[in-house]
Amino acid sequence: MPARKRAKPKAKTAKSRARVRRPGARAQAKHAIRERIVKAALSLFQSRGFEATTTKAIAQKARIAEGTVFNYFKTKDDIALHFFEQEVDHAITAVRENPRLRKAPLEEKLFALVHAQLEFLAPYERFIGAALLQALNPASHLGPFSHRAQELRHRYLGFVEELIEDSIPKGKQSSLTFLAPEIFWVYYLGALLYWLYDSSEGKQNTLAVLDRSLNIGVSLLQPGRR
Amino acid sequence: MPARKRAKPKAKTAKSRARVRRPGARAQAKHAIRERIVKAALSLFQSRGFEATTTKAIAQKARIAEGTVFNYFKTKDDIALHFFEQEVDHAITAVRENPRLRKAPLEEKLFALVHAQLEFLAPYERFIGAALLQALNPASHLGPFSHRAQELRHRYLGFVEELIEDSIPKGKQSSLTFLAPEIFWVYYLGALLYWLYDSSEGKQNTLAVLDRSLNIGVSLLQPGRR
DNA sequence: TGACATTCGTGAGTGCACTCATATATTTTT
DNA sequence: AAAAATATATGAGTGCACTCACGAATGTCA
Repeated sequence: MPARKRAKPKAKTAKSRARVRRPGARAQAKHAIRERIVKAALSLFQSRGFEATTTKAIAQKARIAEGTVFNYFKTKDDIALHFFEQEVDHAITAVRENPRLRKAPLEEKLFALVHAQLEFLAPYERFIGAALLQALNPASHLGPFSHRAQELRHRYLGFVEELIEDSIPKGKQSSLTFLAPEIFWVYYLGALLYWLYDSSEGKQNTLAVLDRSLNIGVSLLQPGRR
Repeated sequence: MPARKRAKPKAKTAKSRARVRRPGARAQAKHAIRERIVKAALSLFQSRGFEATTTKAIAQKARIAEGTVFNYFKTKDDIALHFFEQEVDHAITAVRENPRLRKAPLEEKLFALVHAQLEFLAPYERFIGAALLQALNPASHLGPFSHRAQELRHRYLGFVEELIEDSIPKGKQSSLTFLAPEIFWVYYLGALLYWLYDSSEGKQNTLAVLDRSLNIGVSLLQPGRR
């Protein structure tokens, strides 16, 4: 097997700028570049869709070299995952900090959670379908981005568990309660699919189905009530 | 944009065999090649996993040119989808033709259905995770294989609906019944994930969870019973 | 049986995500 | 302030899934 040949990149300019000292420039530039990538990617994903957007195009739009993208995100999927992290964080915060929900019943909290998620994703609907399930799918232990995805999922499950424990006294839990967050994760993915395909005005159908199914689901967690 | 250049493939041999007449050879060869591809792919998927298997390797193992693979399957995913078609058909047939299930309650039929599916997939566990959710995901309207995937899903949903109608009298159905097959599809995907991660002896945990959750699910479809 | 039509198998070509050796910019040390 | 150490931007290179112009093998019709 022949040794790998790799041409040396040609020097930038004959006279590079005389040494410039800009203290703290590193951290600043890093942040700025990351933002440029995210912004460029988002805009392209929205206008062309996820698949049709090339990493080269993202780099061009962000005015950096193609390879630089991969210094900030391990894979193209990883860029998409970034939005879902924001999405989950946003929704968790929205539910936590809404005083009206403080004493609301569980199903209402869960409804608000999913609602906040869908609301956040609405502007990106165009590319969600293609990217999301791929990125969040717990079965892809392949691919280097999975660690972040697992972590995100874990954060989400933790929050759901918290909500359940707040609302249902230990004694009154059904034997299925320990599974509930996992089930809710799958449920959320299902809801997302439903939402993506929902062509009703303002996605009313999705909201209606969520409302009803959550009521039923929650009643399962409290065998006595009903 | 410059015109595309494409070298002409070199002639096979100077003297090709004098015209050979083998009637029906076409259809025969076609079938044989398809089988060779499927067999080669399956074997490689099992030993190396889905992602790590290249289409070139499949072609080599099947003793055909790389391009030929794509005369038979539109994409690499499409090859995987072939197994899931078999899987679904196998499971539906198994449930239909089992006389013991004829008069069994709905939850038992559904359990048998999922059980048959998981049993069929067991030998391929190694590569299921990577391929399945991608291939079956109803949101991938991208990609040319989606039509077949939709069809498969449709066949499956139709069968589930049939089972429900057999078991629950029209009058006694709950308002959720019409959604049940869709929900069951998502449920099945969830079960698959659970199964993939289930390290208990003989996947006992999965079977136990299936059993319990189906009982609960079915009771939801008949508001009176419980 | 020979001429024409049709159906594929073929493999170089293409575009893409992603890698990596190198150059250059910043920080740390002296 | 120069030198050494470190971080990171760069873009040609790589391997991969997938395409397509071509021609050989088969089918059809006289």
